[in-house]
Amino acid sequence: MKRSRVTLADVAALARVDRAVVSRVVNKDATLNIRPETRERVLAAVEQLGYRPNVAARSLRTARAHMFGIFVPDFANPVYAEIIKGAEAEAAAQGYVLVTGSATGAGLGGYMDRLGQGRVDGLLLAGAGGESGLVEQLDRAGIPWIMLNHRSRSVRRSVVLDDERAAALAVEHLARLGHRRIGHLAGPAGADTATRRSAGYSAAMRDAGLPEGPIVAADYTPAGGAAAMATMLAAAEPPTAVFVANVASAIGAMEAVRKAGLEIPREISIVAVHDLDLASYLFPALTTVRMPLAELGRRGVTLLGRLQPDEAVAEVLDGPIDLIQRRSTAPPPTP
Amino acid sequence: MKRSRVTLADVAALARVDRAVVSRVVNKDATLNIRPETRERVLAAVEQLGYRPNVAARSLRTARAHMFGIFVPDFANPVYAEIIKGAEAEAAAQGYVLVTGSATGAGLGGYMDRLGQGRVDGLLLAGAGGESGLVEQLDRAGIPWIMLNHRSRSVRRSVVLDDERAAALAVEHLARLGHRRIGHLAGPAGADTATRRSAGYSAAMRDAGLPEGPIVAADYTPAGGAAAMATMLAAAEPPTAVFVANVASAIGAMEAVRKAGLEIPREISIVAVHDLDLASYLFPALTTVRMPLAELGRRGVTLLGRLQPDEAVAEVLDGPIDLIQRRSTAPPPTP
DNA sequence: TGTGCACGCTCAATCGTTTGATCACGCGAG
DNA sequence: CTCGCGTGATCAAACGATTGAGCGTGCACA
Repeated sequence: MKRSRVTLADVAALARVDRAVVSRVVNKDATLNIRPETRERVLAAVEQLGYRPNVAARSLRTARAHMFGIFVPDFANPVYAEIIKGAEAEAAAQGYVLVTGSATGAGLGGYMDRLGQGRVDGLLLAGAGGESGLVEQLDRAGIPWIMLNHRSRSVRRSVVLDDERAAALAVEHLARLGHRRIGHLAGPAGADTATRRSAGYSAAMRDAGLPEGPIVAADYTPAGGAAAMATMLAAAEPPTAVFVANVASAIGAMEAVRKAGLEIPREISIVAVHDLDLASYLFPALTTVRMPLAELGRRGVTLLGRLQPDEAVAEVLDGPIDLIQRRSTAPPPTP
Repeated sequence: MKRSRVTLADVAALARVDRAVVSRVVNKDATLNIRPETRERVLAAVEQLGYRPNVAARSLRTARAHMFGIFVPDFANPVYAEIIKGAEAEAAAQGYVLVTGSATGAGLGGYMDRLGQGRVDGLLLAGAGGESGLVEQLDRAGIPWIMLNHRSRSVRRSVVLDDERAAALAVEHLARLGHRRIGHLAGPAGADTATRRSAGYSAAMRDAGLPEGPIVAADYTPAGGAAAMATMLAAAEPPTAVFVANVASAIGAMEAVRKAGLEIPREISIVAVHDLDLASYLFPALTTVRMPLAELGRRGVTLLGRLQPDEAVAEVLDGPIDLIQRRSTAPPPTP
């Protein structure tokens, strides 16, 4: 219920020492030579007054905010929620706090404006599309930033998931079940993740000695997935299994399969990238590839804390990727 | 790629005015009398140097951080994601930025510690359970705070949704379909929302002239919902329709119904509170009551900005509540 | 020819911490 | 007896913006 704020000076007065001493005690300055009893007096005063350092004053002096920013397209997308969770955990471990912003708020531009100067020590961009001028805008702000799960020539710092391995896991699973006509519902043309998942699909098919099945591009949305799957099923010889680049597309794809009068997994198997809670609530429960999304957020924060001002990085995250088998995949129908 | 930071003094020097003028121009101080040409000079200098105010210095001087904190149990829960979206939109409109924290990070205690003093101008607590000592801890920090969707005698500031009306909408929908035995999968005993939804259920049943059906408490989780629904179905005369207090419980409840060999909605109807995207992906698509979650977040931020230091508030949000009819409700079976 | 006032600025104190420099004191060595 | 040094502190200058008070013009009015 303290209304009047307690400052270093108050503590110093009560402990009968200089503010400098209090500052060094509070910050556990190792170079400080102090008598144990004095330290005790200081700590007691801190305790008694309920002193909490003023972060604005500290930031002003040290030019560090002890905050990181993270910008996502949409909080309601569980993929980004996982990334944020990981980022928050690592930030907390470093004593940092997270300033979140989303495209549903006022966009990246508005977010950066409100951030002003010196508010955050670094910025994490998750799933930012290739907005033109974005890189310039970011660099002009003079804030170190890292892009998550997206890379391009203009992005000097990025961490991405191993989408190729994820795709391989999915394809291998289907091939092991006996499928030979394995289609691919790819992501949208512009998306970097889509490119990498498609590359992984192609490589895995080649490794399995299978001809690349039909490939149709789809938005990362249920509607996009439904349309693409309808197209795929209308072909002369539809696949017996489909690797879908994204779980959102897969939801729509399943709907399209149902509409076409086919049964999952008896007549067609489906496996998608990203294991979200909702995958297990779908009917039938969706087989997925689990990506280390939280780890991606964690790694981003770690790098933000570690990187030197002009150090570049392009990392493929070395985290666990697992196939989560549920009910949507099974051996192909025997003709 | 500006590395050296631009300060007010730099701008002032370039524009050949005092720092004070620059400050007042930048902040659009209405009391400032200035010649248009001088203002132009200042703005041009700001532009040319790419000046952005240092938020630490500003916060130190004004004792306002232009940040609000928001603490949620879990980012991955779409209910909180919606609340955050609303809060962010309103915060952005006020020129504020949001510092998020979750229980999955380092808990409320850790979050508050990292917040220090003066980092945020106010704190929004969403869905915080009744942790003992929490209110004292919050008050001791001297930060204005508002609890969302939960109230108790020790909480002086809260905004809650109109859960009673939501329950009434659901019950009326079922009654209008012809159901007479309408059960209730209530929330956990401790939860404030559960209490209010149950009260709404009872009132609506009374209004409809129906006897209160079986009531079973369930955690707000799929597992909790499944167990509770199993119990309910095992009774002598199971209901033909169930009002479930939470969409997560409903997911489990639907599973339990399937396991019991009953068909939704032909043999039993289900309606739940909270309309999330995933509700439409369930099988069958779940009829829900849509609550203005984003509006709740928005309102919280608005109040944080408006309330006087010792002003209390206990508000029931007056936002739109709608029944979203999908496939999980239908008239009762004709015996 | 003063007086008063509005205009268009400038001055300088202040916010609370951090941190390099400095200082008093006592003690051991020469 | 004095010099030097380690110990355990203190001093004071930043950090960058805000803001109430002050100040010099020039013009209007008496």
